[in-house]
Amino acid sequence: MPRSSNPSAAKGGPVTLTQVARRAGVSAQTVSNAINSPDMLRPETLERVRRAIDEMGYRPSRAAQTLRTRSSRLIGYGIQPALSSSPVLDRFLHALSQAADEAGYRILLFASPSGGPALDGYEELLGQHEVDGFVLSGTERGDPRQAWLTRRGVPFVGFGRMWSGRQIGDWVDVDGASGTDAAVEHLVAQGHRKIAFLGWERGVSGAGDDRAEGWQRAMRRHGLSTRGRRGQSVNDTDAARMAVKPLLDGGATAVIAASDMLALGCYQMLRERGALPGRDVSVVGFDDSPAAELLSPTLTSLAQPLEEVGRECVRLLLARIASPDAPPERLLLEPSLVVRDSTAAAPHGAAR
Amino acid sequence: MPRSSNPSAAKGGPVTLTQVARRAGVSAQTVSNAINSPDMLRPETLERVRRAIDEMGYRPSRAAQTLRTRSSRLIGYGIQPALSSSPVLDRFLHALSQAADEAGYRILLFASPSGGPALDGYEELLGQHEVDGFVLSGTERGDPRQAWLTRRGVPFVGFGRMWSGRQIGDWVDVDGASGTDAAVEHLVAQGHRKIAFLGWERGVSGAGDDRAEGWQRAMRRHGLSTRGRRGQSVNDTDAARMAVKPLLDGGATAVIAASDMLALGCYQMLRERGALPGRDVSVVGFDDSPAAELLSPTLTSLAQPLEEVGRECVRLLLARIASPDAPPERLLLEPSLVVRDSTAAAPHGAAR
DNA sequence: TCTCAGCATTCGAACGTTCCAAAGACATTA
DNA sequence: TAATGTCTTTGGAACGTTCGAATGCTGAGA
Repeated sequence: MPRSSNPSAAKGGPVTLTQVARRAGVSAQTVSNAINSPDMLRPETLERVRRAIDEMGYRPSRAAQTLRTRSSRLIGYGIQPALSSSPVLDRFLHALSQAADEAGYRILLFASPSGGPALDGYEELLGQHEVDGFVLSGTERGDPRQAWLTRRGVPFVGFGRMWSGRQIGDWVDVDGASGTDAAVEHLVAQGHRKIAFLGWERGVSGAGDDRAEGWQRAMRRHGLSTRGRRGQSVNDTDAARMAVKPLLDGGATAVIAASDMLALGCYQMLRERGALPGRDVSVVGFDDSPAAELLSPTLTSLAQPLEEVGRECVRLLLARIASPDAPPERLLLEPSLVVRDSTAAAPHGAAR
Repeated sequence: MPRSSNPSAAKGGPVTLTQVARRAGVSAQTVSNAINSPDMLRPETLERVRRAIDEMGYRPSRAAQTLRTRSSRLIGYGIQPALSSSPVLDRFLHALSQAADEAGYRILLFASPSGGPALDGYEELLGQHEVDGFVLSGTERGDPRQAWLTRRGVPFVGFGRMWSGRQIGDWVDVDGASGTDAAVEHLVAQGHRKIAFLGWERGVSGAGDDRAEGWQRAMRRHGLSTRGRRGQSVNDTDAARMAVKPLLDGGATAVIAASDMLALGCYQMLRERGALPGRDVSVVGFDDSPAAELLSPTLTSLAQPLEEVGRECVRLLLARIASPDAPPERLLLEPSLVVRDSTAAAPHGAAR
């Protein structure tokens, strides 16, 4: 298959280092230096070279740079099959991309074929130092990718700690427990005492257990009972609707949900009973998905600091690339409580 | 900054073509041919080379290939600031990535800095044939990127037609009108006649007007009046709630919404009136977002064929790269109606 | 026997950059 | 004057691949 024609500015193909050098009356190496270590040049020469670069619209060829330096300045990101499709992922991806950009790196997508991450693909992707490192997300349980990357000596950073087994490598994660803890604080300050938690089934999701844990410890700290106040459901509004019923029957005046989706189920059950979120029962979600702001009443939710996560992932990865043998670094970032209309003072009679 | 150490299999750096050649007892060129045009080799030689490749775990260096062939086999994708954050985007991205993968291409993310797409970035990105082409999405109104790419002779394909001005370049889009038309057909078949449409304000979104248009033409075809049956709202459940009120007051037995978010607003208003979606009033959404399946009752919605869109984007782009001067190709794909519990036969008294 | 064609393979160069070692310019010192 | 050192610039090679042309080999036709 014939492939040609890559007009860059006008004609004759892309401008090269050598052409710029000729124009500026210096050697190619000097032009290279002008770009990579400007203080090596005499100011006068530097100026001349810079002008030539501008005039000719020169941009270095990434391919040649990669070939020579053995660094592609590319970061691989294993995009998941849209199964979990949390509203979090695309915001994270944007943040990640932006952070990488600022460091002069780019994100190379890598779709694991649906049906679990197949390693053959990674094999191929990394075949010949195509990316400098990897960002993994959604590394819930004994992810084979981590071990594989470690074995190959490929730098990587995970978004999400591993919940079981030995921790390997660097990661950045959001402290879910701290988030639900803060939610309890917020509710207690408004006079709530019977605060329920609506989460996923125990042991299914590390992040889910973590969020439950924060609620529990905060309740204990305030001397509040958690007995009969923990509901379990799959991530489905309908299941959540049913799961929240006994909690309300038990007199809960506030519900902290492990996701906005669960909170939505909670809304539905409240509506059915003619109760209004916020006024009658306070509700807190998790993730601050776009829907949170659009529901009525608007939903108080815990926002993950995705921009920061993205930035830190890039920072840790670059640090790892720079010094492969440094001790692993792990970061736990705080979610922030975005207070909206679904939380308010406890109804008067209920405080006790 | 010193950068080194890229252990591939074991030690001594990546395996090269030349090393494989030595092992197989042939020239480097022959190994290259074994990979790129196998039928040029004598079967016996081919076998020998292949074995050597496998044994040594050889993978060609993309950088060197790119440098030599002037093709990076990379496709740029301009990821949007998470403003609109339609639930569609990350599914599309996954489909796109997968389709590219199958064609031996990869997706390179490019985050436009928040606050509109800045072209300087593209300038830099394309600086030296870093990507072979571009996929643009969300090209609503006179997007400067299109003109820019055209001027530079960079192949690109849009996901989404341009709604105003002259059409340029290739694009793939989903036929929203056809979708809402099909929704009307579905509802009419179930005995509905007073079918309302809940959309965005006129002229704000091309896609929105398109969806309204399909409803209108199908209604006309069936001799049904659209007068007073069109509601307008911003994309917010609360606004949608209010906008759907007059439609229901007008006796509508079914509502087609321009997005699942609007449909959700519709659900809320129905609940407030003690009506049940599906049983009392049928509701159809658009986008088949994850939430559609999780609502209760589950929401009938129009699913965009994102996998197909992704595949076609890649196909069109590769065709454009292969022959830059071929006439532009444009594709309109049909959304499919996913029927769930929110649509059912019209209540008895209401028909007519 | 020689030529010619067809096939399989090889040789040398090139893609555009950066690394390394060395050379040139100039001032300082002995 | 020559030796020394510092600062700036240069030449040659190399990164790993593919292109284009050339080579050697085989058998058919004259």
